[in-house]
Amino acid sequence: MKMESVQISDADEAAALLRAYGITPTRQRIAISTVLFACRQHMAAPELFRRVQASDTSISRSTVYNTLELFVGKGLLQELNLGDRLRIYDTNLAPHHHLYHVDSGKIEDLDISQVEVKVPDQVLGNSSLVGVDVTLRVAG
Amino acid sequence: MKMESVQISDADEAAALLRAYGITPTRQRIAISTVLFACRQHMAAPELFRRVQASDTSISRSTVYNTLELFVGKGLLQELNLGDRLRIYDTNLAPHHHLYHVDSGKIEDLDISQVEVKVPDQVLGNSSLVGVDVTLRVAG
DNA sequence: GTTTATGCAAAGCATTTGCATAACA
DNA sequence: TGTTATGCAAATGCTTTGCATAAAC
Repeated sequence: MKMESVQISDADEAAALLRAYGITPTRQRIAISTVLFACRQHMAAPELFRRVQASDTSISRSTVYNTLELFVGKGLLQELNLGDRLRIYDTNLAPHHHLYHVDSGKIEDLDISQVEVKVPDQVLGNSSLVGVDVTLRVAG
Repeated sequence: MKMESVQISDADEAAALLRAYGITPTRQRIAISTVLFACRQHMAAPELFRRVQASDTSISRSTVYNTLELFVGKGLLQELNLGDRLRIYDTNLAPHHHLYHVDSGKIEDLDISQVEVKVPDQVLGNSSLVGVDVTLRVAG
């Protein structure tokens, strides 16, 4: 399955999404994926924890971290390491790059077509390329 | 001043390097820059703290963090955010990219000539490009 | 009924802070 | 002497861990 622009609006859709990725839907996982995929923005664990709590679902920190790790493993989220020391999770499953506003900390997605990257094979040696992360740091 | 491949071997050279970057040389700063520029590798604050202690210089955590921030501000170090939750400091002052071995956590530098990146102006909008970070994640 | 997920509270670790002392110019 | 750097210890904040309870199949 490949869904590059997932957007969900209710629990049933969330459950279907989870099942599609081989994830057992539980109340907490549904709440987490609803928060993440409803507003479709970049989020770190602590804020996600707060938002899920703010919705009516009781949840613990451990569950948030467990679930994020699970989702990344199943390919439902991408993990980002930008100028922050927080790990940011991205619901945009399409390959893409990032525009990082150094002043505000805001992150924008860039379609891969917007940045051209060429990596000669010899650079990789015997290793195989898992991914290419491009972050454009911009000011103003 | 522009030194893209700095390597120092004694305290006098370290002091000269610091002065060249407008940094008052103190015993701790000399020790820190010696560790960093002698082995020329990517290092995070906790390891740097241990290594400076292992050399004969008494030092505190705060000084390590203060100094790293100072060095980055003066352009003597680059700060990296890779797959880790640690901030990594890089003595390679030349513009360059990174090869990140996801299995081992090892980081290799890539000369910018080894990766071709094209960013159309319209992507940036009104913002000005501060930097382009490319990380090739490789396995095996 | 067994497996799997969740919750809780505490621990771990990197980083920051405030303030007192020490080094420097 | 006045400024700047350092050290210490505690606090902060994110993340992890261990284990008991609860939910899912």
